[in-house]
Amino acid sequence: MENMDNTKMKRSPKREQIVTTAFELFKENGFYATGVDQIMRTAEVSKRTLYKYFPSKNDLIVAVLEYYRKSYRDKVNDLLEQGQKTSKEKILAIFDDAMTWFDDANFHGCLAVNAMAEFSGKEQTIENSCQDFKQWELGVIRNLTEEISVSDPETLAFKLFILLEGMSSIAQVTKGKPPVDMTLMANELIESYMS
Amino acid sequence: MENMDNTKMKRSPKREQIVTTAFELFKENGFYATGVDQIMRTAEVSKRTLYKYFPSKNDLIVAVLEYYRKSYRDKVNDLLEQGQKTSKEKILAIFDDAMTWFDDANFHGCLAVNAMAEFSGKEQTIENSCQDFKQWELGVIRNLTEEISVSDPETLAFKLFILLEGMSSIAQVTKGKPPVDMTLMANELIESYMS
DNA sequence: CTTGAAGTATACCGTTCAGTTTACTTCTGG
DNA sequence: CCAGAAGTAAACTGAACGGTATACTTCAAG
Repeated sequence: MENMDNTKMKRSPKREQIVTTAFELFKENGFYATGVDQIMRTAEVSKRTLYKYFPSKNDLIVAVLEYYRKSYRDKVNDLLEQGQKTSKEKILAIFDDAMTWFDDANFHGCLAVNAMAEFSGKEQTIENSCQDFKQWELGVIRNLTEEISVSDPETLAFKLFILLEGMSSIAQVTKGKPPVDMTLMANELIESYMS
Repeated sequence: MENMDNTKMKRSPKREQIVTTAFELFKENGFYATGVDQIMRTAEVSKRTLYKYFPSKNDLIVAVLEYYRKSYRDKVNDLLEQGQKTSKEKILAIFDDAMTWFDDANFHGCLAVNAMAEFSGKEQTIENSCQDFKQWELGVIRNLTEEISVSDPETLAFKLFILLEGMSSIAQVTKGKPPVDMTLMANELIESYMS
């Protein structure tokens, strides 16, 4: 075990099982409310194994946040590669996908935002993970607005980002369909900058 | 005590002390992470007294959420009454106030959103409190957009609401000044509907 | 064939959790 | 003056918490 390099360690099936299980439980019930025992029972893994891969619960949380970012990154990459889309269409595809996500009855908000609500000012490593995630999210949008010939791609990207975050937050609290079409709003926003 | 009517019970100074203290602690450290013992010690109140006013921690949380709503309601009412403002100026005043709030180094996001992150799908009473808060927030904005002669006050109100929630969520995670002026954005949004 | 890592099962550690109970004080209104 | 409500202090309960320790099995590689 001690001889095992990080690559092997990170790709262990048990480790992945723990991370994906913890991800589901954290998403559904929150971080503090989810105990290590519950994770270990649900993942069908002994406590010893869990603590071999993750020396503390915080380490596991950071790993879950990392997994969350990678998952969403892969999903977005798939989305952007499907068909031949213009940059504008790519942005709209992201918003369309988010809309169906928000509409899911099992939607519990962005995990990074939820983690921030529980650990802000307490665990620097977790804070950093959350901020990295949001920075990356904004970066994806900004890269795309910069590909469109637009007066101020930076500001447009941030407005789109606000739209995404705002709808996510609203969807989390109110549940049920919002009275506006987010993708349509994104489209209007982009076109107002294209003129 | 048993003879005491609800009015007296609710206005007890000890009760208020507990609620305001719990509010600060919940805001700063989250709900699960804040123990009853910590609240009781910080509020300088015995455990017995705390449990007289609030039979369970959940009851206290609901009371704190109620207090949060009332506080913000009073603040907004003050804001709207100061000076003679047009309806548009009133909306902008709300956004301006929110901007300074987000900019506070001690900003921890909307308590209702944070509560939802921890109790969604677990405590119906808490969920209801959060949803009531957001419904009221949207209602305030909608009442004001309806006073402006505008093509679609409902949609405008919701877009302003998205802007507010989005900026709040972003401010909570990223900390530090955003690269856009929220009040200016609100103004642009309103004017685009006034034509 | 044996060594060593990966894994399980389970008991255990001290602490903290929400909540209860007992015994006491302090103050106020009839 | 005394009944009763409001309060404190502190011990206590049982469960859950994060985390450790012990003893065992399984299995692949040298």
